[in-house]
Amino acid sequence: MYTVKEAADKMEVSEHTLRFWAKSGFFPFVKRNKNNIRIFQDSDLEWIKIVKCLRSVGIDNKSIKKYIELCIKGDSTIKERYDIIKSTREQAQNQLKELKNQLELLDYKEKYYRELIKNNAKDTWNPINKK
Amino acid sequence: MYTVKEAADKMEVSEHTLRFWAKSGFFPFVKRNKNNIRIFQDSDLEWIKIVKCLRSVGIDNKSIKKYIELCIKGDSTIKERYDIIKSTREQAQNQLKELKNQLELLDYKEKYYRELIKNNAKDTWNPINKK
DNA sequence: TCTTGACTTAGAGTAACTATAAAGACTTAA
DNA sequence: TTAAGTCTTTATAGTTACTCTAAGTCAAGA
Repeated sequence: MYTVKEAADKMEVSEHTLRFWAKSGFFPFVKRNKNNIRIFQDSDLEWIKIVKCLRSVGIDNKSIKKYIELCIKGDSTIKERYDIIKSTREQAQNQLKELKNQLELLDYKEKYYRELIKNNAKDTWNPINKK
Repeated sequence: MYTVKEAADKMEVSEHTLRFWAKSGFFPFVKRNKNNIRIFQDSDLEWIKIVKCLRSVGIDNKSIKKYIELCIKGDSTIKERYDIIKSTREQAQNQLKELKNQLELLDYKEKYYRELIKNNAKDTWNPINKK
């Protein structure tokens, strides 16, 4: 049983973001107490985890909303949900590949700068110096 | 020698984004011809590559601008640039780790749905069904 | 010459936060 | 018991980084 703030802390999202997600209709199953306060349960935290996951791989909020609506609709939508997760997973794998490429470039640049410093050399790589 | 459109196509960013970046001061070294048309050279494409890289690991535009200004300032800023690249690289490594975690969750969910479909079973994982 | 098409800029629109502000309920110290 | 403080709520404004639209310039082809 967690308030928005507690759930936000536990799941490592900002309170603002969690409220924003709530307003966006991502947690229609979260109950409120007599004072209108949202009370997240452990099973709700699992759902926050999924939303975090989908957002982190670039799924937009409209699509996340759609996915949660499929969940609510029940077991008849399992195939459709499977397809969404499958393509999301493929998308995430591409991102992983891309991120590895970018990391290589950063590795290269870091080594390059380190050598420059070590040898007290000029930066011939700088586009400014190329002219 | 490329126009904005050609450079955008070659570097796989949108023309809009490239113009936006140009307006943001990311390419102060790009020359224009007599008709005021931006002409990117091969060395400029390298720079687009760096900007793409920094953006893709979440560096904000203000910081990218700052980095490019350090480049323009010349060799006296090499140490500072090294520090930026180093911390960016560390940041990217954390993202890689995080992305791998998220990919695991997606793997798990995909398998879960696949089993559900195979066995024609009920979705007990769905937060809706948990109540 | 006319018009087509690629370029330019300014500025509006959008997504997803992110921050602020105002209102209401509970807690506790004076 | 009342005032202060802390929590929550909502609505709404602001921010970032695009993304798109519109209006203008200019050179080359029909």
